[in-house]
Amino acid sequence: MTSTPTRRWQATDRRCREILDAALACFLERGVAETTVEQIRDRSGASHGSIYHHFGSKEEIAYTLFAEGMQAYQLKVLRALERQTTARGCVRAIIETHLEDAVADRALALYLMRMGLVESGSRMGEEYRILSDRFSNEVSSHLRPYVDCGVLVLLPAEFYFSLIVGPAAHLSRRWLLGRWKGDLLVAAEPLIDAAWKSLQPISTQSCAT
Amino acid sequence: MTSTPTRRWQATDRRCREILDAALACFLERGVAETTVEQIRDRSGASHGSIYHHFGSKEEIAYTLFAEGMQAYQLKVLRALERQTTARGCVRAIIETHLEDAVADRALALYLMRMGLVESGSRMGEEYRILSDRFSNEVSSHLRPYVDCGVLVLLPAEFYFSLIVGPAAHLSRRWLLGRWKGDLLVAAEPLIDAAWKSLQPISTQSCAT
Amino acid sequence: MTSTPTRRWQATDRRCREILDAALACFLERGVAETTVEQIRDRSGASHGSIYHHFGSKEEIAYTLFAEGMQAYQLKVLRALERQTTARGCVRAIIETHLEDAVADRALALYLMRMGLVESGSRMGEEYRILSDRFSNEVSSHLRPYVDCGVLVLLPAEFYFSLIVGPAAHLSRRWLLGRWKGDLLVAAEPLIDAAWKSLQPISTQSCAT
Amino acid sequence: MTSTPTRRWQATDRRCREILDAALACFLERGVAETTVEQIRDRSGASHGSIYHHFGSKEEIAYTLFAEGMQAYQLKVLRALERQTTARGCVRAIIETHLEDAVADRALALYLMRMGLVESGSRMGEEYRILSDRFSNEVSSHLRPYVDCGVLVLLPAEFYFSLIVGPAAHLSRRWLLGRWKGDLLVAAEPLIDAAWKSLQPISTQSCAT
DNA sequence: TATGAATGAGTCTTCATTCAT
DNA sequence: TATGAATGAAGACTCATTCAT
Repeated sequence: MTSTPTRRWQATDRRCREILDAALACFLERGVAETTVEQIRDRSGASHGSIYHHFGSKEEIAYTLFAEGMQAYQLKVLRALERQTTARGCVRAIIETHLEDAVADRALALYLMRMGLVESGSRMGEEYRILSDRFSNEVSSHLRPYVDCGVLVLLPAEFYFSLIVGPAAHLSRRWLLGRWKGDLLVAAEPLIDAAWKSLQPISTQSCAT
Repeated sequence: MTSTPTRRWQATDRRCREILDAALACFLERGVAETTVEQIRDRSGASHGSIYHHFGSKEEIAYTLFAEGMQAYQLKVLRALERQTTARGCVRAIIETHLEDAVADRALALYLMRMGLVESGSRMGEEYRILSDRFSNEVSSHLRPYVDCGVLVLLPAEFYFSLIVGPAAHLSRRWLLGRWKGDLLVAAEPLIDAAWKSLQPISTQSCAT
Repeated sequence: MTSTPTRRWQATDRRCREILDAALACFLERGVAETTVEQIRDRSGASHGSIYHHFGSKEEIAYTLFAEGMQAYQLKVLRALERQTTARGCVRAIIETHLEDAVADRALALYLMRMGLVESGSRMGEEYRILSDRFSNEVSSHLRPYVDCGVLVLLPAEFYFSLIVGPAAHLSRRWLLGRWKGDLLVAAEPLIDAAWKSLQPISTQSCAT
Repeated sequence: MTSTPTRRWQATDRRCREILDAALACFLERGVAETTVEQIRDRSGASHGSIYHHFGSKEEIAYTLFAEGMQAYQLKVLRALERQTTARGCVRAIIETHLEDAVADRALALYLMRMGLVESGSRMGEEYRILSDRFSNEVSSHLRPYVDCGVLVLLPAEFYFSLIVGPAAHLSRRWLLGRWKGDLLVAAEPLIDAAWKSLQPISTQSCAT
């Protein structure tokens, strides 16, 4: 879809996959900067030089992992959105996909969550900005029809995604960090319900402030 | 309130403040691990040895910055909550404080947001867990009366904070990263309104899924 | 003539030549130690393994290049000397050949000049010592008759070559390094003339020191 | 006189000198590229980090050694030339200084000889070009009066230095490399005599070629 | 012969930390 | 308290060389 650093390694496959998996595990345990290439080597079984043969640097591994994962996540959300025909279906698609994604590959989800906050000056930050902007636009275009016909409240475009995914992201963040031990998939319904209510055009505000 | 690493430096004041400020700026530009003590030295004007006199290590600086900032944030939220007498007032207090805090010290808010995701095994992660758990409980206890009397929807306790602060956190996160250029304080009203609606006990669900 | 590392590669020809040429270019740009086999590979088009098939190591390439070039140079000088029947002819032969050699293959001449200074402990240094000693002797034996009959000044044997080729070598060294932009072949006459004068038996010294 | 990288280390003195001396010894034994910082460390007694505290890199050490030595050499030649009042005195000054310099610090002379041939693209090559050009001009200006009044043969300016120092350089190069075991200082007289003869305006050419 | 993925020893360099002044 | 030279452990990365295909 874009520059897709993905392609580079899919050719030599096996080894690259082993290195990426080992790296992900290390990165989560210690953080990228604190992880040494030697640790990745020990965990992956690949030799020192082999790692550098496939990826030019530790940063490249971190970057590949991020770009690959982020693209997969966004693709899942967009695919799910495409199958929807109602506003509530869209809300459900976004929230469910977000939660399912966290549960399906907790390690990767945790990694993506952390890397999404890196310095915007870095290569990863830059890549994220690009992916993120395009993603936002595509999500917006799925919701706009419902706003136009009055089914959803009218707000600045940037608010929709925050309102829908914000609570789910907050909860899954606590889950990923091990601070909430509940069942994320069970949480889907109340989160969908809440998000849906928050998007209603008729203010239900019943007491002034 | 707790172990308060705060006290250590407030005595020698000036120098410590300069070091902390310089460190914060460096940490945001490059990340903690990528920041060298020399960079903090250059930026703060303090000598190499002086830094080690006040803080035993680079990690200690990072930790002090985090604990100090996180405590201040939570204190602000709790103080604001204490002044409230209505459910909506509580929702407003949480959201407004969150947004105001980001705007008031963008650098610190960015730093806290990032450090809130560090490995739970680290000292900072552990401290955060403790602060976080206590904070959650205190916030919950402020909202419980309104749930009990039916003003707010009944949900598992952990959901309330995610529902209220989730969208605001998501939007301010985009703002802090420079990905959304709008006015965060102006965003307060729609966010409060949406959060309030999402907490209504009567389901406004109007179309099935 | 001696161990002649030359023969090894002249069999497989083409590929070897490409590798040697590419290596020479790299060595001149960066120096032998700073040149990587990969750079030679890229430049020659040969594969990594192919290079090691033909030459056992990077050093072997450097050595082959040196021995091959040095032998060719000395052979040219000796052949030219053999054709001479006068003292001045010998002087001319040595100087002209030296200059022509530099002009004919500037890259190789530059390489030989540099490698002629390597540590005497190295293989190349040792090879050079052997080639050099034999060469000196052969040159001396060509000039001795003219010294014996009084046409040339009587000096310790080692001085003749330095007196004849020294100025030409100094000038061509500057030319090879790009520090003198003149025409090296045009410089032959004044250099021959000067060398010839310096070898005259009757001191032309006209003022005391 | 120029940028003089010299000044940097003369402050901290002792340690720097030890490092430079150790490095010079290593560089001569193995070459700059083949010398490891660890070898310099072992030989100098300085710690690994201390070396990098004073010189930012191995290259910087090599460069400092070169610039310092080359400037000292040129200064000696120019000082000697300034004391001369005759053409032959100038010839003697150049040759004697050259030979004395080699004998006085054989290691440094060997190093300068080698480094004078490095790639012109390198920092050292560039520095050498600058030093060298200025030196050539100053030497030329000392000789010009004697050419103008007919005491010395008229030649393109670039030739004088090559004619005078060429033979001495060639012989001292053989001596430095251990290929000639004679006494370099004793060789001064015949070399001066020969150079002087080669510069005579009246051609002593007695037989055609 | 040719290829290029894999190897792993070896290097430069960085940087947190110490300590004498 | 302040300073900054010195330390040395540790890490990223390179690269000559090998070897299965």
